[in-house]
Amino acid sequence: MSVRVRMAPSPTGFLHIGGVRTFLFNWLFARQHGGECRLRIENTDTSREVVEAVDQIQESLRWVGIDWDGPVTFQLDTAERARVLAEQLVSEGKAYMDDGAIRFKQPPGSVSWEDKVRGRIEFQNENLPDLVIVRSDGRPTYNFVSPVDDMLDEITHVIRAEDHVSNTPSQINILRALGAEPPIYSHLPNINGPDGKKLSKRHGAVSVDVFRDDGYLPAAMMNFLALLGWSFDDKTTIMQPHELIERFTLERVVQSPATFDYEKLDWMNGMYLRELGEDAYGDFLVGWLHDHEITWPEETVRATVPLVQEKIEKLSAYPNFVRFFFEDVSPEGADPTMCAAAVEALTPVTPWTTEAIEAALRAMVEALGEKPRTAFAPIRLAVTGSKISPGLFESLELLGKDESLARLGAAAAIS
RNA sequence: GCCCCCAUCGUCUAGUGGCCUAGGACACCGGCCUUUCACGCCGGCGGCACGGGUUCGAAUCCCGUUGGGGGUACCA
Repeated sequence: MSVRVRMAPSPTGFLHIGGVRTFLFNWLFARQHGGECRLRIENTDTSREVVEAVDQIQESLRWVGIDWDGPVTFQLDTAERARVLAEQLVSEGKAYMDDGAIRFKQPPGSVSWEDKVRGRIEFQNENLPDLVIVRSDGRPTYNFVSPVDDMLDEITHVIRAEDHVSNTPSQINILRALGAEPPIYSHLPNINGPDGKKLSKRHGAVSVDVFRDDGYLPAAMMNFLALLGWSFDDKTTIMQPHELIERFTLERVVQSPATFDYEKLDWMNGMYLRELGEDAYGDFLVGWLHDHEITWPEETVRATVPLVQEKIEKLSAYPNFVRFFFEDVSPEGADPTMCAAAVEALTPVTPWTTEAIEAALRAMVEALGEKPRTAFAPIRLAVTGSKISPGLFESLELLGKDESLARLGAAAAIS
């Protein structure tokens, strides 16, 4: 029997980063086994549905690089079928009416299953409530439709988050009552925020879209998420999507919860950003700027790539880092004497290349008996408006001779 | 309260009875490189929650304690 898994988000809001991790593990597992990965929207509770969420979820998944097989299905579409099955259970004495609702009657004894990540888990049925499987208004509930869908869709492996552990015994009992064989279950550890508490809105970035907005690369995102609760060995950290697919196993998923480490994500994104080719980096950058409605000329933007690629960890740092190429700066605070000397040293430079600029400036420093560090600081400040910038000589070249001399001249004029 | 799960450096993790004086990565600290920042390189700090067992031998197995998490809805 080939593998078939499902990603089952509820459309109550934007896709949560923890949810993506869960779906990623489903996807990696399916892709590795050459199986199917379905996308099923669990919208049984219509009252909580957010209309845009369905599109948003798909877009977020696609952005990270997770795809699915077949059409997107909706749990609600199986509602009628589920209701009929519930009535069947009533007629068989396996469920009963209660205040207009249908409750599942838990069988005697105990239930257990061999969880692929947590080992054997057992529940005493007497501790399980007779849960409502069809509401008094006729709508079946999640805990009924979900296993029914798994049965109808012939799902072989259910890979979901830890908070479903307590639903599993009931779902197994329901499946058995229906005469179906339960799938193989795997319960993934939860992801916590930096404070050790469950990841939530107040931790800032929890929606996939926020990371996209901040300028993270999908591959970096996927790599980072894969390492939250799973590892390949004791050394490997950076893994491209195809490597993750090759290497992923449920057996190597850990059982303890993980804390989302934003700093490590930043580091990893920097790694991926630096490995990009110049054109690819430019494409990514141009797209990101477009999404953020920053209309700087593309040619110049692409020309800045070699100057910034080693410097920033995520694209959201880009605008402020290179703003001086596109907008005027204030010459405040730059030592006028040094700027005047720079004007003098740079005026005869032809052609205006990084190498020639560096040579002229270094000769100036030597003639002045200054240290490069102290001499270049005011020049950098005058030209870029900041103490921190891309390489000075490259920046001067890109800025152009006229503009560079104008800025240095303006700084020199302040006394 | 009851049910279930979890417990290795600050964080992500390796470790499945001897290979562990517990390895790697992020962060942090120090140094090198250096025009700032960053990258890179070198070095350092830092952990098996606690208590009992089992065993010749325990981070690894068992029990208890403590701590954390999840569930306990006519939510998903």
